[in-house]
Amino acid sequence: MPELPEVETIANGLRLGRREPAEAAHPALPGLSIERTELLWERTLAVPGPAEFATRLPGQKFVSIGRRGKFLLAQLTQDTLIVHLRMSGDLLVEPLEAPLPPHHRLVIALKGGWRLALNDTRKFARVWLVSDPQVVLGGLGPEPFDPALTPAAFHSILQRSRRQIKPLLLDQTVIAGLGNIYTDEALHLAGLHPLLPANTVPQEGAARLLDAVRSVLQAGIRHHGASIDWVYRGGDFQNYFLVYQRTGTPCRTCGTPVRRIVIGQRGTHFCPSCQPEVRE
DNA sequence: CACGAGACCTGTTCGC
DNA sequence: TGCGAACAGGTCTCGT
Repeated sequence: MPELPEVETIANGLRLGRREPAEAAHPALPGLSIERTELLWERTLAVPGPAEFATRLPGQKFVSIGRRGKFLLAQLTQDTLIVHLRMSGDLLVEPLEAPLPPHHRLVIALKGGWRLALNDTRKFARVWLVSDPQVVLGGLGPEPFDPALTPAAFHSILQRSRRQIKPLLLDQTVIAGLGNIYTDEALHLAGLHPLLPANTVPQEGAARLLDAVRSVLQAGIRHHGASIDWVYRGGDFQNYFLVYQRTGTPCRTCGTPVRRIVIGQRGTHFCPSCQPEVRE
């Protein structure tokens, strides 16, 4: 489910709490302390082992909530709790005594009658409890909104690789936070074919692509992320997709039917006319 | 180094 | 109606 804008949306909800709708209202996480934990699917926990996890968390308090790439970071009094939601994960603050819905994988009971729950249908999500977040985040590429990521710097990243531009953008060590939706949308906005070798993208193409990446992510955040299929969380960016999952429907700029191909086992959507295979 | 396939998982939708 | 295949917002690992 979640790419950068969805993780950002979830992080904001945890950080600030929610007042409405009334049945889903919950307090902000910072300030709440942990009573105990219940691990319902062992593999959800990456590090440390279940026994240490269960003894190390109780007594710690949530201090702040952050995000790096697609990782959600919860700073605790002693440690950092890191969550990657992968394909179908979600984090929810719920009343402690509410019946457990299907697919809860980890439940953290909090003081004050609340619990933080990781719900994850496909069981791909992972959780780390570490004293040094760099152990988990160390390999990540730059944050897309980092001002140090200038058009020139981005162009030089592209110059260094002969890989196809789409798989390169999905590589979290190259740039952090992009997934399948926002990559297709950004390449479309920039007018670049997803199969172009990265090092053939000219300076101005790289500048357009960086702009496109940022504006697509901004739009996603503004719309509280995208909600597609049966996984619904309230965002509505799916209504503004230009190419993603619009195979066969007319391109909103030129009317040409949107095409779908497979690149690196990922469905890839683009407009053959706005995103020509060969550069002029 | 770069690429493709397979794993990890469950659930929905599509095609015959 | 039924049933298998394809597909889904991600990433790791292995073989070529």
